Amino acid sequence: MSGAGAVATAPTAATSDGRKLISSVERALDVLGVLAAADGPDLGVTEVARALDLSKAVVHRLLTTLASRGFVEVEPTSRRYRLGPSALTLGSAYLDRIDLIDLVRPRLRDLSLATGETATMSLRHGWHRVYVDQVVPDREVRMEVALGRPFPLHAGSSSKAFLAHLDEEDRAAYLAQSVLEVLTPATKVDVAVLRTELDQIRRDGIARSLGERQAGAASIAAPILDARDVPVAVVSVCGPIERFTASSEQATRLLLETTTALSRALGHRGPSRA
Amino acid sequence: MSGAGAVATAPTAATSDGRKLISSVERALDVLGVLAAADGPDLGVTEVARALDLSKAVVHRLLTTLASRGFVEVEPTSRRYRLGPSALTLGSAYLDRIDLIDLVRPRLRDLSLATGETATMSLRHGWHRVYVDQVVPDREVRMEVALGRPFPLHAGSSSKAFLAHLDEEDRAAYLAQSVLEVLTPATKVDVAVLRTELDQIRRDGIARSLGERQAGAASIAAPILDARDVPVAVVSVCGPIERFTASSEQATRLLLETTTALSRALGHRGPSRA
DNA sequence: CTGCGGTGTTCCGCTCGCCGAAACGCTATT
DNA sequence: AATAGCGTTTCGGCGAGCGGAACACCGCAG
Repeated sequence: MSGAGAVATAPTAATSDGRKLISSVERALDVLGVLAAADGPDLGVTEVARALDLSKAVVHRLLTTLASRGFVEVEPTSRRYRLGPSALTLGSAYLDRIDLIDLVRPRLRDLSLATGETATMSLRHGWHRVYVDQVVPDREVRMEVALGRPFPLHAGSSSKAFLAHLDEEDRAAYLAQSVLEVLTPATKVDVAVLRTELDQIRRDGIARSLGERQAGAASIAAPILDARDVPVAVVSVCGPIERFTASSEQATRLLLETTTALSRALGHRGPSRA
Repeated sequence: MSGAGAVATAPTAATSDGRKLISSVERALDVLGVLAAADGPDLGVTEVARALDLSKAVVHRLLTTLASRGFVEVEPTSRRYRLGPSALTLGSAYLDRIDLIDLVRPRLRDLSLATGETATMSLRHGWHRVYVDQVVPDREVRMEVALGRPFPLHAGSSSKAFLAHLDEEDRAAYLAQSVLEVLTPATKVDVAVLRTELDQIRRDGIARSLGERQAGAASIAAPILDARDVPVAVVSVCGPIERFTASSEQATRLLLETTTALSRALGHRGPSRA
């Protein structure tokens, strides 16, 4: 498990509950998000306060409280704050509860072995996607993705596989975002272009990317669908872009066989809603 | 990364700040701790409320707030709550900031390869210890520890290695605890017995355990010390108890070579405070 | 040494966000 | 039907927490 990243702020269409949230807790969680997304290993009170537009007094109290439960640690000399061990406890407990991983990992192993490339599984969280598991091949030059880090839904094969299989309503809402982030020179942000590709992906059942999310990396991805055609997870095979075009055909077939079998295991029946 | 566990409640000697904490935030973090420590994958509002002795209304608001930031997820049909992807984000971000892992992992690989057993690294957090990395051998019967889960400091070789190398003051404070948890039939809880063993460990530089923390498992452990003799981390070799006694001598030598080299890399000079 | 701009921390009074009891709607179970 | 749970929502009163300001403490430059 590796890879930093911001805690997803969950701008899901259905997540604007108005006001029944506890603002102190919101702020505390935002502080954790800032610490997780920071470039450096630690931050000072003022830096956090500026990032969230809060007073130093508030941030200080929040950090003290977070420290009391081990979610952050203070360096006593520099008085700077970093994430604490409870962060790890939470992350590992989360992974423990994803039984999907137990179900899918053997298949990832097979895929990685057969293709000689990295096999991954991703979950969606609101308008973001995170890798939750991967199996890397036993060779020198290989790809290794960042588990737990949120990525947008429009760049890279795994992301597009999710986006393509969402309800049309959700997909439209996502694509209506003011700006679609550009991650690499190959990232596609033209909504019309994206739409036709997503239609294609839904027809083929497979999504492809050449360096859209990560320069120099290529990948193919296919979704695991449940009984209601909802994409529960996405499995991908990815590797260095130079050697990736060759193995495409065999890898595509294997990947599709894998994901359809897994979809069936989750109650999915047939290509369209039965 | 695997292993559930309670978020450490940090009963460190220096952590009784009286009252400048934000109670809502404390409660929210405790809710996360309960979810992380739960046996099942999810919990209902009432279960959490009972576990923390809070009103259902409070717990519901807390969970809603936690959900808004992706730290918990709601199953819409069952209305039960589980940890969310932000937990993973936090955990991976935490690991990213522990550069010790990058430093130590190659050595863990060497140790595991040479001994044919599992090699681990642990960090201390208050009165608890957590595994943060491990390398497992490529054989059928092997040991795999739970990363991120807090364990007490008096049972198991890694824990005792930490405890033995603490300041006498801290060690006395720990051993003065009202009850030392019994994890297995082999756990030692007699303070006098523990004290003499800890002295021995400090002399030898190595700690041993036969099933103290985990029945059927044996291990040896040695600390990585920084320039001020503070135990920064503990490295251990562990495996099934049946085959462990044999390889002890060679493994002990290797482990000590490894940890002294790593201690030197962190600025440690010589056996006693220079 | 003395000011200065920057930290992190603490103080304290006023305010409004939260707490808690109770009521509500719902699904199982009997 | 009736009961017993569940999760959710409401509402008023009150005390917890906000924030401006003051504080202590650096490292730096004049």
